[in-house]
Amino acid sequence: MDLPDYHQLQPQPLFHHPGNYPEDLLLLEESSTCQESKAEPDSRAEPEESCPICGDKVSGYHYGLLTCESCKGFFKRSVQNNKRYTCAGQQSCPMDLSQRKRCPSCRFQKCLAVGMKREAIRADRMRGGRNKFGPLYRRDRQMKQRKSHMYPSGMGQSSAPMPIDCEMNADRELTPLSLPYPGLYHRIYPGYLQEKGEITFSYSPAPANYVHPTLNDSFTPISTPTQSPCPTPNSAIPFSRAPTQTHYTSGTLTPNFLSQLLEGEPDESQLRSKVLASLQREQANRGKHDRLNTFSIMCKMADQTLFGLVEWARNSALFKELKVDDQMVLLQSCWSELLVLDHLCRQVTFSKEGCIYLVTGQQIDVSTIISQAGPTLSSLVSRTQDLVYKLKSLKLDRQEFVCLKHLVLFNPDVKSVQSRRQVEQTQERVNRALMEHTQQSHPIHSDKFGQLLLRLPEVRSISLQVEEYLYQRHLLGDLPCNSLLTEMLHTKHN
DNA sequence: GTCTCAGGGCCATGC
DNA sequence: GCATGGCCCTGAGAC
Repeated sequence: MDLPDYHQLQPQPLFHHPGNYPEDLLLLEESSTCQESKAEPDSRAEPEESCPICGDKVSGYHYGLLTCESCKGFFKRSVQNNKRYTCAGQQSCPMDLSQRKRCPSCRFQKCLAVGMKREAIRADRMRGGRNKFGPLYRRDRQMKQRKSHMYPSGMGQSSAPMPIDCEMNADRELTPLSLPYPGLYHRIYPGYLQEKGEITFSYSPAPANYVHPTLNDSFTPISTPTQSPCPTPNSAIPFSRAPTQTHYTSGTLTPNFLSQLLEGEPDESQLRSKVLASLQREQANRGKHDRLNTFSIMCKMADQTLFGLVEWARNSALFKELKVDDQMVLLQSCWSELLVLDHLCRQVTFSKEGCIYLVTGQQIDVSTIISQAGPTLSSLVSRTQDLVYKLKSLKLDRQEFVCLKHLVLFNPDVKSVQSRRQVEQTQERVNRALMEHTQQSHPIHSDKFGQLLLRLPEVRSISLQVEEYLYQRHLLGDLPCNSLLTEMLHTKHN
């Protein structure tokens, strides 16, 4: 099914009814894996997996996910004995087979972060039987079987992926993996190659009327006006009616610092107009039988959003203090996390219950996507929606969101960062600002800071799954060529 | 009725 | 004395 004409991309809930759901997006994923059902692998033959907490060999599903016997026991003891651990370090201790015993605090936090469930520990200590996660385990197992079939001879997803179902896609032209891949430099950093390391960017301050969806004081979802199929974020949430209610103690610099961080936030309505205009141009330039399919349209949306995020980073006063080389490697490292965070923010701010809010202002029923999507997309949607739910319940505000974005951007652990200390200091500064802000603005919710940070590993994990999924689709020739998205994918995979 | 497999208990080991 | 982690037992649910 071809996607609707460009004029249908006007902000309106055209995907709201299951019958109008962009089927291409879902069917294409199924088509990519259609051969799997023809030759279902042995249901017991699971690839040897490593524990997501420490990397040891997994022994089965324990408390919600595949873990090793050791982490299973550790988690059980911790919950049953109501352990309270304290980290002697920065709450980011390395966790592997040899070091897992060193910091039980970080180990337990990682157990929770990767998805082990306290509620799976039986309060009555009754032995035997199955728990309520049975269906979840089955679905997860099915997904893993499909995955293992996609990556034969033990090839994990982190390895160079193989084009699946090559015969079916024999007529598709795969984009060559040429190296080097200079497009990014030209596109984002014009003149970079000529002035490598020497240039500084002119700062374009945000327009005075500039508003972002996150710039309402609280991320509590707004109610969509029923008379308008498309909520207009900016008009719905006037910036002026969002005074900060945070009362900071004297002496703290956090408010000024946070204001500085908020300065560069993009304008959602401008982004929406830009994306719609771009899609309309694209469709207008195509013939009647050459319209973009749904998946391509989604990619174009993501591509435009990514452009916006790169611009946002470049306009950040803190980011501009870094060398261009460092800016490049940081962006190349975290672009997908920024995309996921941006998506989450949009959902927390605008999405209706059970819907996904697109950058174009359209809404899609989550249940429709889940029911028709293949395993990967379905898993991605479920995980993201879980996170949206958690962030909504945490009542994330705009200051916290912008801090999370900066924490993701300023990652001192990225390889080949030259000014590591500078990146580290900025991250620490943002971290401190976030902690002070949550303590001051939500004194009752004393653990909000920790709860927010605990969401970041899941953001990271989802973003990696997104990258892997997109790369697979790219190898199949499904992604539009000449996009920033594909360039970023190439850069990372090379 | 049998099998599966995930949660709980036990205990040797190491610190 | 305590935490760890490997092994075994148990029993609800699947078949």
